[in-house]
Amino acid sequence: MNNPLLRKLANFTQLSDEESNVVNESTQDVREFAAREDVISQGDRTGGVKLLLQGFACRYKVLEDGRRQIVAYFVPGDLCDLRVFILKRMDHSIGAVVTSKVATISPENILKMTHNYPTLTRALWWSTLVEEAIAREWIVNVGQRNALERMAHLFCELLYRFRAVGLNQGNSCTLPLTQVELAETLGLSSVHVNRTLQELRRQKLITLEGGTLTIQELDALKELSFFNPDYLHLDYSDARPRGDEREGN
Amino acid sequence: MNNPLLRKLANFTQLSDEESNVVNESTQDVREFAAREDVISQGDRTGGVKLLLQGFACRYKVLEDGRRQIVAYFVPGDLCDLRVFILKRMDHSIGAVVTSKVATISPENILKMTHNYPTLTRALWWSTLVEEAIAREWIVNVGQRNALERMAHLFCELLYRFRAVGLNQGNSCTLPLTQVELAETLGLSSVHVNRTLQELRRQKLITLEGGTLTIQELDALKELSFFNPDYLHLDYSDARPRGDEREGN
DNA sequence: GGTAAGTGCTAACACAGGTTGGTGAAGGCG
DNA sequence: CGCCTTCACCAACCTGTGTTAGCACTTACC
Repeated sequence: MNNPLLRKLANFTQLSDEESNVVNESTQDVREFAAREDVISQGDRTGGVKLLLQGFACRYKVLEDGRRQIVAYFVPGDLCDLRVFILKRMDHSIGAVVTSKVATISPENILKMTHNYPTLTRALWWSTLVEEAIAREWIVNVGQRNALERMAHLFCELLYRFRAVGLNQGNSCTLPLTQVELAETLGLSSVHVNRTLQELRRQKLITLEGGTLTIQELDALKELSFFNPDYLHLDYSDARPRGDEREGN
Repeated sequence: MNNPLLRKLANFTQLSDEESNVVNESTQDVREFAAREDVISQGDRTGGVKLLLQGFACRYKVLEDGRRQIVAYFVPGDLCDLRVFILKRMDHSIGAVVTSKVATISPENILKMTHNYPTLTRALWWSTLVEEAIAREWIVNVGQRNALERMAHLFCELLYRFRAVGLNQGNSCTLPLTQVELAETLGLSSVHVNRTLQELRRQKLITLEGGTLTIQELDALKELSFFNPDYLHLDYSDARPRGDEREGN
C-alpha cells in the first residue's frame, strides 16, 4: 500500500481490493510542484480535487496589506475539500512548502468512487470531516493558547498526522518549515517563534533541526498544550461505521 | 418561503417546488432549546444533522482548564456538517445562545435528498463548503487581525450572513451576545472587548445595544477589517453550477 | 423588599508578544 | 572568487492586550 491516501483511510475503515484499485486508478494524474510554488492560487477557477502524494503543502490566505496566515497543512494522503468544484473560485491558495507531488482527481472520478463504493465513500467523508475538525482546533489554538502551548500543540498534531500515514520515525517526523512560516501558522512574529522554539528546546521537550522535528517528551508536550487527539478521529475502533445506513453518496 | 434553509440555498441556486417540499418535509422534527442550553455536547454520540430554524447558536470547544473558544456561529438556515453521523463522537459542543428552534434531519432524510435531487445536493454541498470557508477565515481573523479589526470583521460577516437569509433590517441585525461571549469568539479578554466596542462606537462605525447590532458605516468597517465577502460565496451569479457533471450524491 | 448573581463599564498595573535592527553561517550563483 | 539571499538567532525597547478589582445597574428569586 504505497498510496498515502489508502494508508490514511485505513485509519477509519478497511477497504476492499477493488476499492483500493479505484483509488489508485483515480490518482494517476500527478504533477510535481517546486518548493514555494502555488498548487492553486486565490481567485483561480476551482478544478478537480487535489491529493498530496509526497512532500508537504499548506493552505493560506493573504490579506490586502500582505499579512499571510497559513490555515492548514497537508501531509501526504490529504485531500483538499472533496467538493471544491462546486464553487466557482478559490477563496484561498494552496502552496507546496517543499518539492511535492500532487495528484488531481477529476469530478468524474470522485463521482465514480462515491457512486459505487459505500465503504470508500464513508472513508472519504470521514477524511473531510477530520479536516474540518482540524480547522476548528486551529481556531482554538490561536484564540486561546499562548505561544508555547500553541507551538507544542501544532507539533503534537503534526506528529500524529504523520504517524497516521506511516511517515514518522518513532517520535520524529519531517517538518520543513522556516520560522517565518511557523509564525504565519501560529499568529506570532518570527522573533517570538524563535524565542518559543528555544524555550521548548531548553525544556528538552523537542529538537528541530535540518527540517526534522523530534519530540523528546511527547506526554509532557501534550500536557503542556492541552492536546487531546480526539479531534483527529483516528481511533480505528471508535470510528467504525455505526448502524447500517446505506450510502450511495 | 419561510424555511430559512431554503432561503439560504436560494443564494446559490434555484430549487424546484419538489425539492423545496423535500426539504420542508425533512425538517419537521423540531425541538426548542433554551438560551445557553446545549444542543449537542462534546463527547455525545453523533446523531442526525442539526438545522437551526430560529434563534442563534454557536459551536464551541472547551479546554481542560476551562478556557472556552467559540469556533462558529449558526444563524437560521445553517446546517451543522452534513455528514457528522459518520463520526462516532462529537469533538465539540453546539449551544443555543438564545432560545432557539432546531430541526434534526435523520441520515435517512439526508440520503433521500442527496440521492434523488442533484440540484438540491449541489446546494447542500455548497453550504458545507461555505461553512468550512468561514472557519478558515476565522483562523485568519484571530491569527492576523488585531482586536479592532477582528471585531469589525466579525460584525461584517454576521451582517452578511443575516442578510443572506433575509433576517436583517437594513444594516441592522440581531446579535444577542454578551461581551464575554464576544471575547470567547475573538480570542480576547472581556475587558478588551469592552474597550474595542467603545472604540468602534466612538468612531461612529456601529451601535450595539439591546441585542441589536447596527452598522452605521459598512464600507468603513469593511475597509478597516480587510473584509472581503468572497469567502461567503454568496454571489448568486458567481455560484451557478458550471459544466454539467451529473450529481448523484 | 432584600439579597445574590449576572452584566456593562472603567481604571491601574503587569506582561506577553511585537517591532526594529542587528549578527553570523550556509547556500546559490554570476 | 565574492556577492546576495535566506535563515536562525539575539537584544532593546515598545505596545496591545490581559489581570485584577471595583462600582452601578438590572433581573431573579427567596
